[in-house]
Amino acid sequence: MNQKDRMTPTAHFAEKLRLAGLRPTRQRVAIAALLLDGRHRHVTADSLTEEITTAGLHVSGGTVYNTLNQFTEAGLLRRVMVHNDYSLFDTNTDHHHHFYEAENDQLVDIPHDDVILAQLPTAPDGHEIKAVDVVIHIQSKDS
Amino acid sequence: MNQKDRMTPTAHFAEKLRLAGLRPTRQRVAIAALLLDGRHRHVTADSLTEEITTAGLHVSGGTVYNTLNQFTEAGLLRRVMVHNDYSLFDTNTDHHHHFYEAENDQLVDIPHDDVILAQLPTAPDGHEIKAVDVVIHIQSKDS
DNA sequence: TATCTAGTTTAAAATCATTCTAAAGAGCCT
DNA sequence: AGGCTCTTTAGAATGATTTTAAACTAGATA
Repeated sequence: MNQKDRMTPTAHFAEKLRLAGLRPTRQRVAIAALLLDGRHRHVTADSLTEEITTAGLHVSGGTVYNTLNQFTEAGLLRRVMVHNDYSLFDTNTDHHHHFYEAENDQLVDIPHDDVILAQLPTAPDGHEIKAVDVVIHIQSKDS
Repeated sequence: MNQKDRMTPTAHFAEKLRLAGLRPTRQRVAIAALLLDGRHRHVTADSLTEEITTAGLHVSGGTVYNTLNQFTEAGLLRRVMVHNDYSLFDTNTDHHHHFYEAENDQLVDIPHDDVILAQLPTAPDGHEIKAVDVVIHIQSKDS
């Protein structure tokens, strides 16, 4: 049984934040507890705020946005680009891609090995590849 | 020498719009002349407005947005998703992908055959694949 | 434990791309 | 030319996100 197993949930997430270079404030720990528990899902600033409220907590709008950005910057979340209406964040930071159905604004993960990119192009001179995002747009067959 | 070659530029773009199901208004023809002349580039509502002004014309802001959306809807342009700050449109509607350098908000086309996607996943039940977008995020090596 | 300071949070205002509105204008069919 | 519908227009409205300046707190230090 290692240290981590003995920690309270709060201490566990505080530690996770520290490791990511973020001071574990009450608000950040609360959000980490909601988003970084291993469940893979997609959230928006709005849906997260709802979750926070449901949990009986309160975090100001500005902080929700800041935290989402900081977590993303720290690699704890991943921003998914599918439209310009509002930002979407993925709690799964592993390398994987997405199906996106615009009709219902539905985003679905594609398992890592379901898309194989062969022969990636070389980045322009002086540059290196940081990430490869693949979004497969789908629509229901009868529309 | 076919009909198209005899047409005035205006008539040529008007025809193109009609074929796309869009009534060739003065504004739409002017924008088509700027965007649909075969040059491959990326524009924003803002940069397009600038071009229009430079050409000595005027089109209201709302119409610039409407036209960009209608052209995209009609398949004359393609919307590229790389960030949430503002919309980007590609005058190249052929199947191809992009390099994106966030640092300078720089978007660069990748030739069609430079990325090969093997073993595409099958779309979820009742759905079909409409488009596959690949964005390769890059950064300068010394940052 | 009291104190300090830089980093955070807050509510509210500000920003900014985009869309909407209602009225004026323009294709295009007859 | 007349008329009907689709467009354009300027300006207002929207809505997500960022900024502001003041109040607060984590964590280091004494």
